Amino acid sequence: MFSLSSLPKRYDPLAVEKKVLEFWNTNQIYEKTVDLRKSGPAWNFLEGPPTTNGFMHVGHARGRAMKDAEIRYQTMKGYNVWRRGGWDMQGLPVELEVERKEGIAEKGHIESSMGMDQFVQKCKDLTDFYLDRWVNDSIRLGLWLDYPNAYQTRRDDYIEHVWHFLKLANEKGLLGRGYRVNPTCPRCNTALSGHEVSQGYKAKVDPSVYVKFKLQDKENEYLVIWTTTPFTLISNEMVSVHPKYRYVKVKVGDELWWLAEDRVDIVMEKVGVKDFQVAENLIGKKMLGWKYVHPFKDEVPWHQEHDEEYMHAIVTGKHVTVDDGTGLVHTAPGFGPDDFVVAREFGVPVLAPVTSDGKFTDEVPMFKDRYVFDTNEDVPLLLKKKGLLVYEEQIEHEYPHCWRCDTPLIYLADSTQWFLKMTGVRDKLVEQNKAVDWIPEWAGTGRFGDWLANADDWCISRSRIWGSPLPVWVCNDCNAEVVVGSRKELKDLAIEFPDEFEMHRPWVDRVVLGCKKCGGKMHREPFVTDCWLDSGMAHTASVDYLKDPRLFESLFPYDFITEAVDQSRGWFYSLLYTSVVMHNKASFKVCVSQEHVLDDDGQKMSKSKGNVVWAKDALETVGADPFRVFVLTRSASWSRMNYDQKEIDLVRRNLDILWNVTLFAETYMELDTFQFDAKRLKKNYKKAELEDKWLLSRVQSVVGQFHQNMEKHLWHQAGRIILDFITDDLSRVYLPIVKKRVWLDSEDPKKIMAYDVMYYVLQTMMRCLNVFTPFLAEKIHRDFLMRFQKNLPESINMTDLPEVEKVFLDLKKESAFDVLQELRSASSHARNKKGVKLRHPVAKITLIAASKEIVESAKSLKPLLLDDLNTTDFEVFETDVMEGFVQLSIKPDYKVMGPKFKDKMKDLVDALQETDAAKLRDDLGKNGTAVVEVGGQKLKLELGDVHFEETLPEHLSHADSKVGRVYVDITRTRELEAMGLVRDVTRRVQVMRKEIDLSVDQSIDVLIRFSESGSVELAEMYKDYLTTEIRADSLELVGPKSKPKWSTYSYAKEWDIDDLTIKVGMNPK
RNA sequence: GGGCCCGUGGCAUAGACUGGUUAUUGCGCUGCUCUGAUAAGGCAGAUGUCGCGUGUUCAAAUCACGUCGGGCCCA
Repeated sequence: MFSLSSLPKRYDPLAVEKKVLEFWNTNQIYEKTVDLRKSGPAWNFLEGPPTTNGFMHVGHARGRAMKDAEIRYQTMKGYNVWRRGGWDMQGLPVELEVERKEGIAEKGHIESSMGMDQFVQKCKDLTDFYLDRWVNDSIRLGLWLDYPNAYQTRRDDYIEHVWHFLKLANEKGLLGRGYRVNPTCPRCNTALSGHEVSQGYKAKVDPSVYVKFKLQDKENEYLVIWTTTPFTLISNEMVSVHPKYRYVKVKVGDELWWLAEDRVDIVMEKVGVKDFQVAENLIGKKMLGWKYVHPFKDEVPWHQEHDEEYMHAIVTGKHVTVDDGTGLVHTAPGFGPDDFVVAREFGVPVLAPVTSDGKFTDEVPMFKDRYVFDTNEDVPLLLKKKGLLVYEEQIEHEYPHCWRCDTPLIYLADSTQWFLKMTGVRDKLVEQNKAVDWIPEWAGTGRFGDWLANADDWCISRSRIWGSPLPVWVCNDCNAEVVVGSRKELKDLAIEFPDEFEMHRPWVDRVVLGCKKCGGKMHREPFVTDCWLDSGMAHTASVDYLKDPRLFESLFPYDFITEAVDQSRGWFYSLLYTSVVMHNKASFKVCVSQEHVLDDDGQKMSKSKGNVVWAKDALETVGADPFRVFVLTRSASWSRMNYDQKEIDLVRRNLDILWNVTLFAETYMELDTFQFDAKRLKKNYKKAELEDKWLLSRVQSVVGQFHQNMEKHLWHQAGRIILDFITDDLSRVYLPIVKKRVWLDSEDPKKIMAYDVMYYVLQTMMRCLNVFTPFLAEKIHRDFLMRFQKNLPESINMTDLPEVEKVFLDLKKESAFDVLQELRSASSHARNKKGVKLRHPVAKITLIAASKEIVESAKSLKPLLLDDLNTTDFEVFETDVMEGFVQLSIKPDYKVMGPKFKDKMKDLVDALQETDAAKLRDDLGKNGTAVVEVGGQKLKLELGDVHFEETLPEHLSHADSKVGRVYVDITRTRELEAMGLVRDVTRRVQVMRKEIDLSVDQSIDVLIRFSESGSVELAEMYKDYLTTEIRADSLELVGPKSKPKWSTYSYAKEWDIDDLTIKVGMNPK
């Protein structure tokens, strides 16, 4: 435990965080906060389980910072927050990494090289390794989840819920076999996932063939199609055209050929036909249903056996392009995903006469057992014999290859896959999705909702090893199927059960069931399930529903989830599907969608580019708090963000300012052994200074806005509001004003009030800020807040979030201070123009206010203004008071005039430039209207159509502001000169005090020699002031002739003040 | 190929749903200035065809359509 001590001079996030982590750990602070809120109302978070392969990168960390912000917020609002962690531990990426590490080149080799049980053990070891890192990084980030009880999708208890669900889905008729076209490696004999395919694109030389299909019932009329995989022509079933493109019939010799209008010239040139005429031209959709004769009808019995409406016919599809080929697309549903979709749409059965090792089956007698790519040469030859080959060439193109063994892939329909169907649940999914509060709204209604309404059946089977086993057993004899819903059920049905058992391959494969129908033996379908199904069951499986549903019932549906956009089709969908099927309800009430974190260049982070920033590195470089503030406030959760450390350094400055503000307060509170007293603050509120009341009110407004934004999960807004308040209102406005008050005598109520206000404000802000910077907040709670107030809880996380205290609200004062800000800027500007330093007082500042309210505000600020603007007098006037000696100019109000004058505006504005402004204002003032002539036309202006601006004589310096025009009277008097000089001198002495590291209340003896004797006289005028300001016990001011013994001073230094030179000597007492 | 999001000075951003006077803020640059919390702050100046094009309108960063570029998801 770190002790109550004063803060270091510099904010060092890494040091602070290390200490705070230690403190949390040794004092079990997390556990205490959970205990503290046990009796509070429930608020339930469902953790989307990170995949435990690979390390956490800054994108993950951003999402996790969001989770923590939300959870901390709800906790400090008094909710009993459910926040069990979770890990998604199965799936292909884990297998792939193990294969890589173990040097397994083909999936088929897993068995032979180490055995499946060894392989599974390696998968477990690998996920254990990553899980450890993820937990460490999460803790380092400050994410307070329940890690010891985190759910793991690989555990038998968890997998059992997946089985339970699949059995239920089967009973509802939602589980079934179906087709799926997979990219398949014939050598590895396995289907590949999309991201495996994308790793293996490379150049391949293939035949490029143009083939004619004879139209049925027409003489010499043909469709011309193109393909680079001739072997798939055997399995051709349809020809696709684009419904909206135009197609033409061209006469070539005696024949009529159909192809896309846009491709005619290119194809004809290639084929070498110079002489052709266009005989007909029509739009694609008109060709729908035209029948043709399959080129291999005689050789393939299947083509003789089928004649469905769209079999061997033209169909329409939007996947058709005219970028290459003929615009008529050869469609073989067994060999292409698009083709497959078209087949389903038009009700055409699928012919897939190729085995997963790439050989033709006996459905194609002429090629039986031949490797498909080997027939690529035979097919064109056969076509040539039939007179159907139009043209053949070789081309090189990008073609997917197996990333493991380099074999070209085949897209292959596989009829053995298992699906969860959409039929019958789609409407319910759409309806339940509408009940979810999506942030931003369009993420749920647009992106997700549209997709949901059109989603295909969900293929859940994977030909892999490390996953939840598909709980389907099939009878060897009668093909009866049984879907097993639990381990107990499995044991009851088993006739062979291994001694060693877990719900993973290979153990589960060894279970043999007895067939109830025929008494035969049943073996398991060798699939595992899609790991999205695992994580999708989290709503139920994470709380072990099957063992005891009570906990589940108290949590469901969960209040809140948040993940990145790519989870729309992943986790968001699988959560929704499984919970609607199982519980008739969406499992989450609120879903915040996050965008991704890109690199500093706006490029996607990827291992291959080497631009990934790992969370661990980021946290150890910049610190968790600056990191969190950056990722939480930089952009809205749904906006993508570039990760740039330079930008984090900028955000971090805000935290430096907060640290310095606290340091300031600490310095003086400590000197005066201050103790905060909330009752005293309230009691003395009425007597408080303007700036106190203003700041106290600002705090209320800020707290109000903070809550409003947090309730809407707009963390970026909430965070910016707090930080802006700290840097702008507290540090830049309030602190400079109260600085003088901290120098007052120790018991002065004005000083006590300033302390009470500062303490109150810091305490309030730190509690809000804890959501974003839990380490810094804890540090300041313990090392500052706890020192100046007794009986605080040991952790800021055990305090409640502040609510708006209406007694302190004073909106009038808040808007009055906006005027102060404007006056500061404008008078600085006006001074700057004439080169008058801020340190030098001016005779008078005048505001010509833009409105009555501003006059009121400015007047109410007057006690503050003289000091703040460093002026001896301040006046405020309303516009019309200055009438006699102003120059007027006319400013049209476009917003008001635009709708009235419309297209005459331009001329009217021009005309107004020429108009006598004073007269116009008089007219408007008297009659409420005035007439302006524009191009011979008389236009009627009304009061409010135009505004007037005024200028004062040049001897004053002026500047414009939002509240009106500000004039600074820069007339120099002897008094003003003197004061200016003394302040210049004060400033130098203060710098010297600091240079020799004197404590603020250390007294000194001082001698100052001026290079001008006149300056001595001036300085004498304010000697008392100077003495107090520099904490001098004795002060001697001497002229140029004096020759002090500088060696008797412990510190002496010469300064230039414009043309004057002074030398200061000082001795600490 | 389809869907969704984004494009604003050298860099990073606000504003867009609800059109309106001089487009916000930060970094960086230049000059001035302030400071016994501050490695911070203030004032001013230079830097912009608000990706491009067309349309709607008296008026477009904002609305519509198209297009180019980036990102994500799906095929």
